[in-house]
Amino acid sequence: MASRAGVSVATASKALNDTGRMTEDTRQRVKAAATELGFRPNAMARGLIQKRSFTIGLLTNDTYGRFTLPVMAGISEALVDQGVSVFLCGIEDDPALGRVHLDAMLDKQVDGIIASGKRIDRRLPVDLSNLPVPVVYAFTEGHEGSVTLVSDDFQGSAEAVEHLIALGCKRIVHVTGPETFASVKERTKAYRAGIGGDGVVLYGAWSEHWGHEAVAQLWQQGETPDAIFCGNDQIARGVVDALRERGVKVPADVSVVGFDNWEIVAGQTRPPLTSVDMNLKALGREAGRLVLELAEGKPVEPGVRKLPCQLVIRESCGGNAAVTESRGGVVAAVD
Amino acid sequence: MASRAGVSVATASKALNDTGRMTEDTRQRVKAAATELGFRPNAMARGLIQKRSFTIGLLTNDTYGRFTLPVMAGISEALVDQGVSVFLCGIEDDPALGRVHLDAMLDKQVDGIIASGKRIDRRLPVDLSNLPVPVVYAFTEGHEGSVTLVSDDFQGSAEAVEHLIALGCKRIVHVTGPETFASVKERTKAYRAGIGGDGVVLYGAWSEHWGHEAVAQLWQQGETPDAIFCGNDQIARGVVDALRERGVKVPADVSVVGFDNWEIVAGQTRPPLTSVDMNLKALGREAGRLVLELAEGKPVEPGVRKLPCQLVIRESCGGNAAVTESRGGVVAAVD
DNA sequence: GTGAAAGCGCTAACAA
DNA sequence: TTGTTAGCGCTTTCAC
Repeated sequence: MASRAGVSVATASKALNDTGRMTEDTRQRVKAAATELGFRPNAMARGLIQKRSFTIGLLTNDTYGRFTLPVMAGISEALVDQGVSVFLCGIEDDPALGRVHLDAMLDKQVDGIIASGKRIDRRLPVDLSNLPVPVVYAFTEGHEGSVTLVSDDFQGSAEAVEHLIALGCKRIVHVTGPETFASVKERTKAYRAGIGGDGVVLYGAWSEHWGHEAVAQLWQQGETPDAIFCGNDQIARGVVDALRERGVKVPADVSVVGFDNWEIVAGQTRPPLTSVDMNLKALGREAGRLVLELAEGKPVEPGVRKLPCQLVIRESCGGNAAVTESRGGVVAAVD
Repeated sequence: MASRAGVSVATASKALNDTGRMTEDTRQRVKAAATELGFRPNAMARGLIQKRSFTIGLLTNDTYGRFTLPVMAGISEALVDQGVSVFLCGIEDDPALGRVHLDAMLDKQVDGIIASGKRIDRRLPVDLSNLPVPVVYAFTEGHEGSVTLVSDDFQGSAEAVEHLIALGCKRIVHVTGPETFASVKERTKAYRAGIGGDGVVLYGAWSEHWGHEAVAQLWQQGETPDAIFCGNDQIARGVVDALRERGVKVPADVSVVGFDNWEIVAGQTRPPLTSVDMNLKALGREAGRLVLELAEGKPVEPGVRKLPCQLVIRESCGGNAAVTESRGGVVAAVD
């Protein structure tokens, strides 16, 4: 391609990369020739010299993609302008598969790796410490001294509870997932801090079924609450459905808040669920940004960073409908 | 690393790649030295010569990932043993973004591209004809003369209807999505062929809400069916919920079949939904296999290939529970 | 301001 | 059987 503009390859390279010095005229001539010929530099050749592949790997065991996909979208969004592409590697919980994918990425000289998972207190089944490239953990537990990004479960839950209290709810209960999850502990802590007491906490599975069951238990004991803060949207959906079947009105009689803001669940519940969004896309963007900084040798403070959650208001809590709509709209636009 | 084994780099290369000829002893010595040093060849350098990057790109506008993720899992599964990694590029419906991602992948010398989407009768917002690398379309419309993989909507729907008929259902209606979708037309055709008549077909949105609404319409008109074949699982879930609220038993009074076998919906419905699985993972495997064959210069017959769907039996149609369980189990194990 | 030459880490053809 | 040489497509000194 160089000859087309009547210059050497060296000059062409400099012209296209806006480096070196030459007359502006030459530079433009080369660029013109390049576009005309549809010339695009070979990233492998370039990478071989620069020791940069403009490639990063996303390793995840969240095959179902509920958490990883938004994270991936954020990463991609943050990196695509820099010309960085992302390898997605689903490794289930298989150490051997993890090794294979990791090796494949390392061979390809990825500039960095982002590890992601489905819960923040479990590690991927593959050791990512002491790799020749930087690693950032997003929504999964990292190794000693690593850079880790998680959502702020406490803050998100606190907002949910505050919202219910502001709406005038007096007897708020918390129906959540298995007690072994760190996020469950954190959300429960925020719930208790919010209501200023022990409250009522029901632990169970992360399922609609458990939401139903929990409502049955509550109503059987006669301890009917006026608000139920749920550990995730599936539980919340089960709760809302169970309440409707009992003739209890949501939100008139009981307000319900979910967690995750999983559109397919929160949006399809009747009424649509007010829910805590973990802003995973933003978390992904941050992960992308950080891994790139590390790849470029910039210093990044290690440690766990908690990124804020955001309460997305729909119709399951009542309150001012106008505010409801506009806030929901804004939130949607933000992300 | 070569010197460690006391041989030239050329010999080392041949030893590790099992090419060239040398004493078995030398080969083993080199391999031993390689493992000992943890040596791994630089894929960029290798790719530069071989003009193969062992990398392929997956371009999709299915941000939500409902269709793309299983396809991606299949692709990855088919290619990881060959050392091929996959770039995932979500391009929404933005042509500019599509272009950016495409160029980035082309620069990186991907060996091929798989295009995927959320419906089979729409194209991605980016032109993939006349690329310097092979393209395979999976679950999205391809260009003239391309290799395209879709699921066999007709066959899948036919199986669903046959199943209902075998169960003794006489008045089967079809509640489905917007008439403009090719898959809706195809599924409707199979429904009509199956019942041997025009039947009752209700078109609407792909939502739970429409499922509810459709049941209201049917029961209002007094044309109560004994089976409802739904265009997707969300509609089916709406249908099942609406029936329960009317006191109509599923499957005792009415059998319901969904489509997509989207675990999160089909599995959580009460009772769990019998549904048509499009085998997207298998479709992804096939796409991966084909794009690799094309990349290696092997001939692949162009045209649209329809891959079979599979009926996954749960509890929404009644029938033999034992068979139900075992078939459901087998199906789950297969994929 | 521009170009010639070296070299990134590997593989392939050819000598030895 | 092994090693030497050339070169993949680019960037980067360093002469000119």
